[in-house]
Amino acid sequence: MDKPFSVKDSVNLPRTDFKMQANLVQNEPKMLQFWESIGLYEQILRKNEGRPPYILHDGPPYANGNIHLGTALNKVLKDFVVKYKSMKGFYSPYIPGWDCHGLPIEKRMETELGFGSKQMDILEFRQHCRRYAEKYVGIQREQFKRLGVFGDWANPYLTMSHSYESTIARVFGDFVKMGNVYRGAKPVFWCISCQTALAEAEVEYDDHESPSVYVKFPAKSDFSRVIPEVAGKPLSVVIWTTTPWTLPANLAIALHPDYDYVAVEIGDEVLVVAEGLLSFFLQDTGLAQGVVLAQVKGAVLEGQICRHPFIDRDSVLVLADYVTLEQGTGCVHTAPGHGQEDYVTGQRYGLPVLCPVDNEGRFTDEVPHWNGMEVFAANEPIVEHLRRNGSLIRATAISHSYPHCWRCHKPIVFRSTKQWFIALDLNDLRAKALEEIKRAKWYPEWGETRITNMVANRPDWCISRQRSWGVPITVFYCSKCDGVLMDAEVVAHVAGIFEHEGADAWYRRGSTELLPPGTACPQCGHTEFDKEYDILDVWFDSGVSYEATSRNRPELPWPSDMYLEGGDQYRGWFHSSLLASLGCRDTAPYREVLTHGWVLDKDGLAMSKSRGNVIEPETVIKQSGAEILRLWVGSVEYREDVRISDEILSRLREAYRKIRNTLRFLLGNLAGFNPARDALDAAALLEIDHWALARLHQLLARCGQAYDRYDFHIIYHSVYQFCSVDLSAVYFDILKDRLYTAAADSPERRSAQTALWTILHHLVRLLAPLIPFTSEEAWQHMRPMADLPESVHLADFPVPKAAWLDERLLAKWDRVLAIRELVSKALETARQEGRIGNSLEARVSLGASHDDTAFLSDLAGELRYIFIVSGVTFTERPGAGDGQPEVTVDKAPGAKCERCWNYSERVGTFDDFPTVCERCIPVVRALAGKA
RNA sequence: GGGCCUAUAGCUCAGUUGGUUAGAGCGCACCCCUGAUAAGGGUGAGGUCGAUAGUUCGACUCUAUCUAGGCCCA
Repeated sequence: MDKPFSVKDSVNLPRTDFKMQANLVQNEPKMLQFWESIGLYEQILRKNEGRPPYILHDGPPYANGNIHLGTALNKVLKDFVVKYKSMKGFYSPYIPGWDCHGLPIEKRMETELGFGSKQMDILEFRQHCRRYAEKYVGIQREQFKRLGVFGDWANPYLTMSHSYESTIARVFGDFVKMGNVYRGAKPVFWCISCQTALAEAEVEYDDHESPSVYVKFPAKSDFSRVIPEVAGKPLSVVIWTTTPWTLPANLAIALHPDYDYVAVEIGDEVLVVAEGLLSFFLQDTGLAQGVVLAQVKGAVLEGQICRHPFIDRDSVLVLADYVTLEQGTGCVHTAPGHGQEDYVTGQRYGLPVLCPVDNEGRFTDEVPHWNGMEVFAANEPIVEHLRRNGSLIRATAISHSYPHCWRCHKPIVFRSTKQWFIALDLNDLRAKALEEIKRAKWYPEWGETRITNMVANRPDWCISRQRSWGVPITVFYCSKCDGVLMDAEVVAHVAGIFEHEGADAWYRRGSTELLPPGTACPQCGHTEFDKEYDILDVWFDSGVSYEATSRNRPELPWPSDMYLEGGDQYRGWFHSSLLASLGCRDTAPYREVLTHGWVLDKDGLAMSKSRGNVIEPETVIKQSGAEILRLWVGSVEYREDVRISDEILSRLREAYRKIRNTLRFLLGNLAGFNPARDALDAAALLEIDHWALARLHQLLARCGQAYDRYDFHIIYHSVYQFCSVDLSAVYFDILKDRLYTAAADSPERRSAQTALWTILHHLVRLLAPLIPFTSEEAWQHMRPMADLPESVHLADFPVPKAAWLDERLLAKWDRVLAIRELVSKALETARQEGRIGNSLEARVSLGASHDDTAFLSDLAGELRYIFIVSGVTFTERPGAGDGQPEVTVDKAPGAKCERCWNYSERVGTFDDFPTVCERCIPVVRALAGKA
């Protein structure tokens, strides 16, 4: 026997297995397994095979350490783009990559293996580096996959793969062929104890005691031509230095063009120092007060010549804006072979890069008195020499921050070394780069300005590093005449060997086994060669990434469509990729470049260990799930710097719940609905259902455009608002009465369900690129209802249907909803006064203007459902303004229907179901009859 | 110090070519509901648009300076 019929149970309440609790942390990994099991990434590619490609080329993160929020932001943004383009029908393979060579791994290995590794066989050392990089590629790969990022994770590109290393060498060969590679001098940090060049990252700053000396450089040219007041008087320019050992390499004195310099007469001589430092100078040297004869701008003195204090050589006065008035004399001793700034200034003035110091830090024969002496030991005799020849004004000692070697902790020197460069102003390389920058599209637009300024002003590209873990610069030196063998065909030959054996071949093979047979020195004809041991800058490695990735994959056309990285890459990858591609392809590797900002803490400060404000992606994933992290990426204006904090994450969890509950309500009220069988034509829909679709139309139009502009946060905000306001607060609230109490298969209910299904079907696909896990979860719940693809990510991106949009309807409902708001206010007042609780306890009467009355009577029977009250009456009141009807609330007459909770005077008048209203009675009777 | 960028309610964002009392959602406070229920609804209070000076009849919107912050250089 069936259960007796129950009026209470005769309502159609929502039913769904789609849980209110997402349990993202537990369920996301299961979803990833599902995707893996159906080969989703491959299916997506297969679906779009043969259609127009859209290639987002991945910039390679460095294979070291765990991913941080910046990397997560970056990968998720890329995933938004790729998923969107894929749903739009583009063929969009995503090949992730890693940057594997370079100093950080090398440093790490040296620390792990002990500094004795310097003596280790280089091949063995490189093997250790490779293993380390492999390990972190594995770790990061899993972390990226965990974020729900789709891609060819099984076949990423690695800058250390044989084929990639071969491409690096090949592109180097292209530059050789172009004729832009040259060998020049450049100062680098150098540890004289370890006898090695040091990178910036290997330098530590510690306090160190140095001499502090003021030295006179006597005038050689006639200063009175620009300072008439000093005519006929002996004049010297005074410099200050803490490294007297660099004086033998002095070639210039730098002044600031805008500062004032004074010629001050002290005793029988005239000294030139900066005006702003004069009193400090006199005090620090103990000189007597002098008479200021004249004052001129530094710029006026440019080109004047002094004599070196103890070498028969000129020292020219040059201008540089890094000169400060913090210390010294404002006249800066300049030795282009011993300082970065000095070097740059020297380049500008065409000075040679003089560096009379060898690998061990000893003066060469170029230095007369002290050749063979270690430079730090030479400080004292040099000062003594200056004192004796009268050039010294004063010598004291100073304790200051000075660079030290991270390995041996001894003070280091700045020393010029031979380095390899790519010339930018040869063969129009720079001009072409600037042209290509103009051809590409930069988002945001200021990116173009930023990279243009950099490319226009940068010096030649120094591509050599004195390192082991990388791709060697494949040039040779004649072992007889020491001439350089740099030949494009030779490089190509070596690159061919790398293709099979990797760059290790450079170290494994002797030069004869690397060179094409019969290679002879172009200078002397000798046939034995030594190899270059410098490696290429890792920016060169990553710069050729698209060439290396697309070379063996015919499905990847040149150039790619998009590069998407953080703003730091204007200097980095956007830049090196542009230059490298001009070497091998003559065009930029990208059509569009999109940049994102930096991830900052809640106060807008950069995250750092020392500040203790670092949030790890792993923490967020463990606490809230990757979906929340993705939603964060989707919610912020990422082209500017973005903030993250516990508060922000907690807001996002709330927003997520709202969106999730919206999907759940949709699914719940579609239980048993079969769109193919039950859906109504758009024309047959009730007006408010049509309104909901019109709003959906607006949402889709807005969001489609936002996706095209990569304005993801617009989508998040629009969808969230749509869920909260249009659906939850308005449409669903009004709809509940109809969904729950109308007969299950009545046209009114089917009309609502048709709208709900349409909203669900479109909303889920709209959200799929942003929140792929939840969209998929909802999609799987929809699949039993209709014939749908196996995954939401195999579905087409939703486009609005023209038939839904009805501007007049939208305008009309704007007006209805405005009046609804007035009713809500009035109901709230009644509630505050204790006259009603639930709005269904109320009856509302509207005193409206003539226009409004006409407008409202059109909706007559619907109004009580729209306002969610038990009755609405309206009367024309000449006093009321348009759009401002007077709302009166009183208690609804009659009794509450047990079934639909509306109040009706007819409740109790039906003998068979005395607790039910006139609206429910036919439904109940039908159901009871069936039962 | 240089190049580029940012600064609108507690949070995340809108604010079109300068034009009436600066918007949204969320959060918050108070209330209602208990048939979306670790849900749902209503009402309400929140901003001298980083600061200062200027251009203008009028500036969140233009200019300059400053402050705070970010990336990249030096």
